[in-house]
Amino acid sequence: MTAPWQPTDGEHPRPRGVAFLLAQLGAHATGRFAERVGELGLTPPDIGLLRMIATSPGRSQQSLAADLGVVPSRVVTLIDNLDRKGLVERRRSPEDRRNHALHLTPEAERLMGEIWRVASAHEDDICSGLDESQREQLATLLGLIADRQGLTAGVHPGYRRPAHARRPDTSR
Amino acid sequence: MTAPWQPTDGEHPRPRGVAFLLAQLGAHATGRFAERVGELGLTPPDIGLLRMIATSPGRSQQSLAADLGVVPSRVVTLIDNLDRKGLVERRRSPEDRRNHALHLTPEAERLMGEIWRVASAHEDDICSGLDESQREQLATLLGLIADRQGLTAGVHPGYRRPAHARRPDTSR
DNA sequence: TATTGTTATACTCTATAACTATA
DNA sequence: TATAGTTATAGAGTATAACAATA
Repeated sequence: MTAPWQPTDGEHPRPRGVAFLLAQLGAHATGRFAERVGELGLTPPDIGLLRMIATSPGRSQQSLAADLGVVPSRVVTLIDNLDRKGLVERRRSPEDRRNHALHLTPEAERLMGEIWRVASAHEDDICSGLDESQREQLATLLGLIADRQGLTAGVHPGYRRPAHARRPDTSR
Repeated sequence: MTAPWQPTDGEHPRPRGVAFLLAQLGAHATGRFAERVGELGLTPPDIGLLRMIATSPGRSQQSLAADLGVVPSRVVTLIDNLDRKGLVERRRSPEDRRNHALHLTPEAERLMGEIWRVASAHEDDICSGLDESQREQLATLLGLIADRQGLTAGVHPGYRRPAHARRPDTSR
């Protein structure tokens, strides 16, 4: 009972192509990662922020917002969470007292080790069906696509407006 | 300035591994797809529902909810949208008048052709950096992971509770 | 009493806009 | 007047729970 628009469903037990598999696996990987870091009391966005601050301490919230492609007010919320948990400190910069220089607390520095362990376990879990050479092949192919699609290394588009946020025009 | 928890950032311009690339590309692919089908007045969830109904017409809302791993009340909303657009019909089943047998309207049948075209273009776009053999390789590798991770063919986990919906315990 | 679908409600995520302090 | 950050507010997406009709 193959509908005309369907690409010979019978021949392919898993009908959809690379794009669908990427979407499916991406959501799966994100969800599993969220579960794992959830045990540390963190969310995936938290991790990204911590990493960015660790990489260049003293950054302003505006600069984070710009790099992530989100609105500054969102960074306020995100940093508030980390601040409340005692993981990041907002230090008023003496030169320009308008902006907040962001720094990790000692506890956060310690946490980064945990996070790295969790991320490693996650990577191994996701790749568990593949041998070493397949793993490299895959990383290469994915890297090619990421470059071609113009994705910034290390910036998860999940920070930006999510997929179906914008309701399409209902007139059709 | 490589922090101790960082996997030699300098050596790898794109530091993260397969898991991160999957998450990143998955979100990207989903977003691009949403843009494309948005021009047809649809969202990615809509597409999935239409496909499931087209594949087995007469299904009940409960059965969809079960397959998608979502709560029945959500299917109500989703089907409401499609109903309002004149794409799906709820027919009271004569045997058990409690459930709604779902069917595509003729207009929806026609739309499926459009959708198929859009999905094809999307697939080509996502794979545009790869040659035919790389494309096959990639599909195979992704399929291996999907199987290993126990993902149901054709069911996007995005239907379920999204990544950071559940705020982790704030005590830590 | 159990099941299908629905409505009412609440919570989270996120953006927009108005506002404060500083420059 | 312009900029960094904040607060107030609103909208979309989704779950939970109470409810109606049917079995």
